[in-house]
Amino acid sequence: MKTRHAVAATDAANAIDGVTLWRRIADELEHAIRSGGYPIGERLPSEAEIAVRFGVNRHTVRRALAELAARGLVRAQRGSGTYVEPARLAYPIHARTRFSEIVGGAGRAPEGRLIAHAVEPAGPRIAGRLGLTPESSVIRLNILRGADGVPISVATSWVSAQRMPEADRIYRRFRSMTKTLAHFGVRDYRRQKTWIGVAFADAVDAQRLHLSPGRPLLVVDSIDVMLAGAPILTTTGRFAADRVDLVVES
Amino acid sequence: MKTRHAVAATDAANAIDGVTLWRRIADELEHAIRSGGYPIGERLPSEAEIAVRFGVNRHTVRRALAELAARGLVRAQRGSGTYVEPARLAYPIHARTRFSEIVGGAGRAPEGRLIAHAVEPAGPRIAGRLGLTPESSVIRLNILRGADGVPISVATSWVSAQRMPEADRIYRRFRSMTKTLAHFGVRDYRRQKTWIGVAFADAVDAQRLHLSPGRPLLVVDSIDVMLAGAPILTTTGRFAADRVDLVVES
DNA sequence: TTTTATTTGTCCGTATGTATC
DNA sequence: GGATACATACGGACAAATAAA
Repeated sequence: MKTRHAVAATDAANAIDGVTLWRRIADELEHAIRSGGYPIGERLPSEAEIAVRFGVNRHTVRRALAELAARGLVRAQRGSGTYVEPARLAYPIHARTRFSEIVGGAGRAPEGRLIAHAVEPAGPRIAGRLGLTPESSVIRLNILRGADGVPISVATSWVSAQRMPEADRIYRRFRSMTKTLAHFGVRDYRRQKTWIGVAFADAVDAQRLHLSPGRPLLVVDSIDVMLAGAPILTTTGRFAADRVDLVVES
Repeated sequence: MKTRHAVAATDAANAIDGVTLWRRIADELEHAIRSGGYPIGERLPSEAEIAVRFGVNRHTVRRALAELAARGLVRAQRGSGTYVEPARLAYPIHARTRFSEIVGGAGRAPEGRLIAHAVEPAGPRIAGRLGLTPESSVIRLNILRGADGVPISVATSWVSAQRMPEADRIYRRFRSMTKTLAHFGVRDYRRQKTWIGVAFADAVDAQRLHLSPGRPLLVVDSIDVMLAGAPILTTTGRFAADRVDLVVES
């Protein structure tokens, strides 16, 4: 036992070129995947198998797979296996950003599903964005969006409850934000401002977006205004960074 | 021993509200940090201490700290300790995006340091962006940018070697891309297109940006054109996502 | 300058839970 | 239900970097 540990420790120290075991394994697996050894959607060998193949402990393989998952290359599914993830898709951000137009224009089928909604007080943050008082009522719409059946983003949108009563019912009917706004007489609107940051998927995000928890998300906060400049809609979107690139044209 | 393991396993199963031990510890630590228990720059207790405090194994604490590091809240420094990281800064992206103006406008001191440069063939990607032939020579400039001594991004820029001979020398003199372009007669230019994605810091990024490897980066690819529309500069920037938010105004 | 203690990083091993097929 | 596979947690040992003595 003592000697076994000593040998293991020496292995760790003698990492080739000063690169640790788990990192070398991660790199080898990445190369195997990128060179087409495991096509998109393919299941990798089990952790135990990989461990035997490289002659290491299963935990070392787990560390390597965690790295690949962190790079967005694979996705572990408990009880089933570890699968190769597909590549990304461009998502333009400009004055006329409309989800359905973007996805449709890329030749894919857009989907929008209202997964939750509520009437609530605006609060300081939302009120500031929509130009309301913090006490005024807003309708919150939680929308899951996808393309060709693959979830792309979870978005939380807020609109004035007074300006757009029962916006949830209307959205559920049209399944489009543009049409919902049009129903309330907003013939056109434009994106005024967008904030972009990075966050990581929690358990809820992961379940909804069909991601592993901890995967990176592009957090896109935005304000849309009517042509006259009055704010009409504000949204916080969480995009699966593995599946989209944002594109800004000036 | 047997019973100890059994107890541990039961703990895992009986995770309060179905939340695992390491996640609860991560949440508690996050709350402690956000509520000011550990100010920015402060060192957290050692892993061993935290383990004793929560009555868990050190590995469980490590899993929790890895989570906090992944959220950008702390940074581990081997041999020293785990430290609380500072918050983010806004970085606008628009037609007139200029690093020095942005940072200066925020009341902070901009820095730009040329850390490497080379003359190389454009290749298909860069040639496509700059409107050159793949065989033409370009000058690559690797620039580390920061504000008030804190590194913000590492950028790799390419310009035509024919249009801007010895651009590296000129940049090193002015320490500003705008002034370098002006030196070659480019009186004004604008951002044409920007792609935004997420990547993770490798060892080199980490060292240059003073980050932990694996931290998220906002990858910002861009093309700048002269007023007439001819491309003059293309750049791939890697921004420490923990330190910046990108802002797009339409 | 050298030594020593501290702290994080890597790796092995074991046991058990839990989801999936 | 059983077999398989990933997830969590425990324990131990040593390496490597840092900081203090």
